[in-house]
Amino acid sequence: MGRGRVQLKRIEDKTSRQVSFSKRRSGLLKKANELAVLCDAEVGLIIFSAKGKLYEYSSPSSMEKIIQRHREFSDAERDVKKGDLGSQYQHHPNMPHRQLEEFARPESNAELMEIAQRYLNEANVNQLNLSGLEQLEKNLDEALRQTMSKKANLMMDMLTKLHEKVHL
Amino acid sequence: MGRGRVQLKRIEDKTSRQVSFSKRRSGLLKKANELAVLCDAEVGLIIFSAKGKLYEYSSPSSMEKIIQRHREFSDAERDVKKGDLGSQYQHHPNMPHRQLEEFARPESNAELMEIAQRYLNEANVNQLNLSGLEQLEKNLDEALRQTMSKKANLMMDMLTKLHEKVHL
DNA sequence: AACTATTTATAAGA
DNA sequence: TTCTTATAAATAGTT
Repeated sequence: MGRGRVQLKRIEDKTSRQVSFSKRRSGLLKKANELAVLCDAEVGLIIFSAKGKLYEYSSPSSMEKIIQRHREFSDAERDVKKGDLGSQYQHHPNMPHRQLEEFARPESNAELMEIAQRYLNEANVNQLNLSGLEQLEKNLDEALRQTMSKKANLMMDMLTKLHEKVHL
Repeated sequence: MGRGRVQLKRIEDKTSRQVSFSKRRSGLLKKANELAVLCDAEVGLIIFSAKGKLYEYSSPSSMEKIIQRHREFSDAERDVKKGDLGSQYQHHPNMPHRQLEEFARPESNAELMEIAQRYLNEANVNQLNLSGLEQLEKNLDEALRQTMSKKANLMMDMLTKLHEKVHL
């Protein structure tokens, strides 16, 4: 949306980054409001700038309520261990896989995908070769298939339960 | 951003409203991610559809941490009116900001996929809900598309170089 | 902070 | 619903 395409990686130039932050922040806040109003959704948006300034939007029900509702919703997924993930991921070029297992786990798929995203970004920078990309593609494809299959199973379970309920 | 101007009020037609919700939701999530990555910001976005389904995005530091950080702000400024676009508060000076750089990078896609695999395994154990799986599926799909696109670009480059070589 | 060339998002339509 | 297309909106680079 501008004069050049934008790579999904941190903008290196400090001034550009700040200007972009300001523009995109207001765009995001505006769109959060539009989604809430137009589509009758409950939306909470929290933004901290790199310098630690807070910007936020929340639909009329208030941020407190949205956070509360979010907490209730994710209780089921909450039992994955929390912790200081960041500092535990000390990496070493030749770290064997076995060692990796001992480290903290991503607590959400958002976090997982953040890692995947970062890897892809680096693939650009590091001139990843063709066979590396092909392996990545294969792995992602398999992960995708497994996810879809799990989703199908889960939906089937839900359907079964619903059916039982209806035919009590 | 479409064929007609849009009034900032609830879309009355149910079908249009749902379609709009779906499109705008994914647009908003995408832009939240872009803001976080491009501008090195910490972003948390929570969306509840009118039907109560949860969608969320959070930058790598995790939703929990963002909410907690937000709470620290609200505690200090409890009586500032919430909910208006663009409202901003000054950050407390001694609150450190977690830099993206603190998160280590997986060195190879094999390691990345091990993490993904572990996440999928845990999804079984922890009864990940449907929308979580759907989010994961979508994310993997996008990562896959990007990978395939990068591969295509790379192959094209190789072809070009080969062609130049042959026609020296 | 304004401007504008472009890209991106998306409302309608198929 | 998914894909296409016309158009509105956002925004990157510029002044």
